[in-house]
Amino acid sequence: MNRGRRTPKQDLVLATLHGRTDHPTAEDLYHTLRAQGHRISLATVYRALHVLAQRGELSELVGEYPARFDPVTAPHVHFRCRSCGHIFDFPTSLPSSWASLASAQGFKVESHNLTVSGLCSDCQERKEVHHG
Amino acid sequence: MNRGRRTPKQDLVLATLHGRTDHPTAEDLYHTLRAQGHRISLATVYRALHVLAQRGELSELVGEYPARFDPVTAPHVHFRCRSCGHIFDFPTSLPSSWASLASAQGFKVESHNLTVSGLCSDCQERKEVHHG
DNA sequence: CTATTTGCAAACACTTTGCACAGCA
DNA sequence: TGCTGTGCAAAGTGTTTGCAAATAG
Repeated sequence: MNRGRRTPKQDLVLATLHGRTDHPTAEDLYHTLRAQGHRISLATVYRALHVLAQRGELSELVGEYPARFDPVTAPHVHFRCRSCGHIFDFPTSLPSSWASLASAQGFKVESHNLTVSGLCSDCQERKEVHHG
Repeated sequence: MNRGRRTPKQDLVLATLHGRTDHPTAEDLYHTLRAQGHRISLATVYRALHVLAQRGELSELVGEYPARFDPVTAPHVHFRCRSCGHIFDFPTSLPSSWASLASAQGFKVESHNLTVSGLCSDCQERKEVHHG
């Protein structure tokens, strides 16, 4: 699989993701790049995202469809607001009690994904207006 | 939306799911039903699953693609084995500390999804044979 | 009877892939 | 020059939908 070469398009995709906290989809990134005047195809964005994720230079939010991407590779928790749809980072880790609980039942824990959902503070104030 | 009528096909789908701990997909259930000689379409299985989930008579595992369904509606944690692909139930709930941590940051927590992954005990013994 | 559900096939959204060409070492 | 990356369009996967026929109350 493609692991060796660092290509200009991969750099472009990674640079576009960096600094974003909105967990964009492949299409979001594609539109951003096109809007900036870059000539790139959606397929290349997808391919770049996979290679970069495999190299650990970005992370893919598991369990999101469409897939969403995050420049933050350190494990953290996500909070999805059911009203506005935003996904917020939540800089905490899974309590170690989970790992020991799991191993007590014979499971070897390697990773975890925790997504909490509810209402973000803005939407609580807005009295749960639905997003379009 | 369809909420009122309890149809024979809905009963059939629900009955087929009950007692299963393997978190089947819509297609799994469809094949099971067809193998049992029932005349039902995949579309009807999907529609039944949605109606039943909405009524709280089953739960849909969030963040699984393809979607997986669970007769257990009480909140619990899932463990996905990366080797054999099985999803195990893990009868615990999220520590309440999460809820308070979230509210401290202005989030109102309504639900959560925690999927832990790694190796189940069988696959640890099998020295990580890959599944097909 | 009348509203609802069902099956079918087509549409759908997102993602991956085959292939010819372009581009980098 | 030789291999890899890229764009395009087509194929693929899982899910939803439009519509006519079947069925329940």
